Amino acid sequence: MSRRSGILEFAVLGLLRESPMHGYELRKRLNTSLGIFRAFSYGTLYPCLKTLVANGWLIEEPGSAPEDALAASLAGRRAKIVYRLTAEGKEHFEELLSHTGPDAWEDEHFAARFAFFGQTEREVRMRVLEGRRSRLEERLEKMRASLARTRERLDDYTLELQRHGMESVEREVRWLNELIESERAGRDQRRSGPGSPAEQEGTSGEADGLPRHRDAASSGGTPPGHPGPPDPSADTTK
Amino acid sequence: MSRRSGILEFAVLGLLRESPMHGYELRKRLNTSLGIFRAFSYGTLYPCLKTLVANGWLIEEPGSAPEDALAASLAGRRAKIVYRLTAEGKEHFEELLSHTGPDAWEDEHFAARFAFFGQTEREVRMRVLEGRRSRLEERLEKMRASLARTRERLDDYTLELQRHGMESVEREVRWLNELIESERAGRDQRRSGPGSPAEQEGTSGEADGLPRHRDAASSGGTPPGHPGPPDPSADTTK
DNA sequence: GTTTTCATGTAACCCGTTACATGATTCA
DNA sequence: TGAATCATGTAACGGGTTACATGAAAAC
Repeated sequence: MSRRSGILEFAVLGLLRESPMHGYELRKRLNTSLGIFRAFSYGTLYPCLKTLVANGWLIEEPGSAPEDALAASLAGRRAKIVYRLTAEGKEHFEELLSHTGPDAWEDEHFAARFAFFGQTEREVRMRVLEGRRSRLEERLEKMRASLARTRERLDDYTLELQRHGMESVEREVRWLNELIESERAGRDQRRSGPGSPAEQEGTSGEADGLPRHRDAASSGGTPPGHPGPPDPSADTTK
Repeated sequence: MSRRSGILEFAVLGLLRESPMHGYELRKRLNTSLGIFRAFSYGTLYPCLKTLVANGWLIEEPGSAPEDALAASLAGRRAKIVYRLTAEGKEHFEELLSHTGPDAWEDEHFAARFAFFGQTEREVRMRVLEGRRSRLEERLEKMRASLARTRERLDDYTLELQRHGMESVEREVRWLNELIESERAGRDQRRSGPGSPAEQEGTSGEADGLPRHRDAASSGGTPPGHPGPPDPSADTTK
């Protein structure tokens, strides 16, 4: 349950909502723009697209055959297939966007949800952020308890590992706190009455109330060469 | 490749090196002491134990039948099975401990390796830490590049997600730096000549040179109740 | 005395990757 | 013209979880 493939469907719909694309590019975007998800393989992506089409959420369109559009229409030429979101697809995606069930704040789900916050209503954003936070606090509580129980029996390295793990979670909680605060501030600023219209900011919209951080590309370039051994396993695609 | 189950085998051998245990307890330790790995199910653990036995690395011993040891020996009574590391098993584990191949610094592998640093030679520890660090720096480089390429096209939330992701990695790099520094300092302190004997500190040993952090259980107890919705999916076991 | 927790196991299933097959387009 | 990249697909395989079956010990 809580199928990982659900995340894929969601992300695909979300990306296609912005603009039609073919599978190959879709996959790239899945890794870069939404850098979070570790790459899905084509063996997963294409079948997924198929089912989305079968559900009527996407339609396949003949891709731009840039060189000779004529030849393309002749023999069973395999051309680019561009996927476009249908009206039902859009509707479905919007529904997914509004869900706030418990899985919305599981690690990978959460990242996917967050990536599309720009198209999510503020109220939903709040619920997801708060859900995630309480999920993490729960986890922290467990870690603390378990640590308290076993502390003396653990050697220094295990302890250090534990410590670092907890600190990571604490850090994410603080991050969420900032985000939640900003969301709240954003709402307060606008004094939105009960009937205020849902936001309508396109892709380029200024999502309100994000905490202003020092520039996204923080610390400077790589300080040249640690002696660390090179890692040949760089390429994901090949 | 880089099978996740390899991690299991490694961790099992490592835990059993400290003391014999039965499967059930083993699994608990896998989640708590080495809190890192997300739980393996019994469906994975028991078969794994079987193969380890088949390899001659473990032997099954009749568990302590505390109440009536007599009855146990009678009818095919299914008793606790305690697994104990054999000499070959120990040897094998020690060999695994000394490996420093590229997979030693993949996320989950690394955590497992680190968890047993107390039994790892300092030189190997260094190589693993440095390998991990360069792996992460590589990753950072990619993230920076991809971010630079797509920056303007991304909305604020996606950007924020990216930023937070990068910061997490940067944070781990800093952590590794501290650890490496400590390891180095530890070695320097001891002025170990070329022929210095391998360390021989038991489970309780003071692993040298860990950076001293404010107490492991950082920040205070849970500030009572955020309004966040409760999450019924707490229990892993059931 | 019945519910929980401890304890061991297996088989079916789900899901994603790997590896392969195929072909178009671009670049050297 | 041949290599690299773009592009779409599928079948087999691997590996881990879920769900189930079974039963002892402890707690209530």
